[in-house]
Amino acid sequence: MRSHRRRDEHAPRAEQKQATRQALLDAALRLVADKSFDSVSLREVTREVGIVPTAFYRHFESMDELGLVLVDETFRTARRLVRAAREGPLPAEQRIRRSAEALVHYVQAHRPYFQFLVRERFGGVAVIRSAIRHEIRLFESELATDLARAPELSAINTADLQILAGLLVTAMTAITEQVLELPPRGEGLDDVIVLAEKQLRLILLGASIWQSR
Amino acid sequence: MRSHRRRDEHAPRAEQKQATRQALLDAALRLVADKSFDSVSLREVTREVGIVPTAFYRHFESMDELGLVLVDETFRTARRLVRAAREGPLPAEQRIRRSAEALVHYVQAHRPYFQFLVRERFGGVAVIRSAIRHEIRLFESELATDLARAPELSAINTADLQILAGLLVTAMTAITEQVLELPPRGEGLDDVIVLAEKQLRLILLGASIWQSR
DNA sequence: CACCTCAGTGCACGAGTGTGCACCCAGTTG
DNA sequence: CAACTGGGTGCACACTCGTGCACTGAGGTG
Repeated sequence: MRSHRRRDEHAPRAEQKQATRQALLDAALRLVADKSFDSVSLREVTREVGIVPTAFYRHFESMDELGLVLVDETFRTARRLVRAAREGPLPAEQRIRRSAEALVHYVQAHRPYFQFLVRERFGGVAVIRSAIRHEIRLFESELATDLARAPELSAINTADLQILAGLLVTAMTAITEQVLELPPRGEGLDDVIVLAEKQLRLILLGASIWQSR
Repeated sequence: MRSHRRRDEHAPRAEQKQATRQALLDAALRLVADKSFDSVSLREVTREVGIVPTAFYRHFESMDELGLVLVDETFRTARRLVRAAREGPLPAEQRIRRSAEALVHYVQAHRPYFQFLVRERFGGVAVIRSAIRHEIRLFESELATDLARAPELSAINTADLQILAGLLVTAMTAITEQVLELPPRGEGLDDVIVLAEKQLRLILLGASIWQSR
């Protein structure tokens, strides 16, 4: 029974602390794969990492705080997807297809994060719920200003663009949920992509002939 | 400290049992209002009802079983809404508006049930999740066959109708979630109705000019 | 009226929980 | 090299939890 067990002996102190902290976050993410966050105990998390329960407090004040950091990490991850999608050139016709593909593959590649997001979005911990809601609202607004630049949508006023953005995000969320329902090594991925493309196309088709007021 | 305490003394036995059973369901529904189902304990539920923990087993084999009954009750409730919406005459133009109103008001009037549904749809208990998923899929199919009867949508093949139904249900779910985000005595209800109407209208607008294949 | 049924009781158990406290010792710092 | 810092330890506490068991007493039944 050694004390001060660590993954990497002889590592600088700050670095080692960061490693343990990240290990706690990873462990929590792993545990919420098959139960909800508020039924994961502090002790479970530390057990998974291999440290004693009280050592948890050297890194987080409570499980809630850890949860909020998890939300943050998740959206940092998600933002990378969006930025990539935004920067790509816009061949108009191919664009919807590419977006659907990107979304589905990205979610599949980062399952645990999106799993957490989808589950805790309406989960039992209020602070986490509202943190996620806030980030999603932010995302919708960004999308709305993006859409404002599209000439095909010039007949839509700002308020309606916000609604359109909301609907698109809703659809993307639903697609995300469908990816997560697939078995982890997903064969049905291509079907979901086709479905995603059609849903997005349908919405944008409606938007293209929508007249505000 | 009396034993055999009961809400209604001198009641027929079977009736009394049913009352306790319902009280357990109601208590559970009340408790999931601010935590997730799998972190509600059997003891909490019985404490809320005012019976001893072990008496729980006279009514349900486990919390999971109670959860499944709750899913059932919830969808029995939801089905009443759908049936009402379906039976109403179809003045085409007013129809979307009326549906949006009906949905929003109905959700508001049965908050606890829909709260439970939304939260546990992706919650930590697998059997409940899949029970809910199953019911929703059923609902989508019913909606799809309904849509098949609409002349405006005759250019859409069966597979695409299923997708359209899925998208509509997704939108309705999102609207449900928004109603639940409102304060219980909701003032913002009317705004959500307007939003719901626009979203549904947008989708159906796209559908009306969609050409399968 | 005697007997049976069974919803609800009361107790006890082992297991799991969050957190306070004193301690230890490797890594850093003057 | 001596002193300090702070991540991790080990123990202890007071809970809560699910469930097994023997029980009680009111409601139903022959």
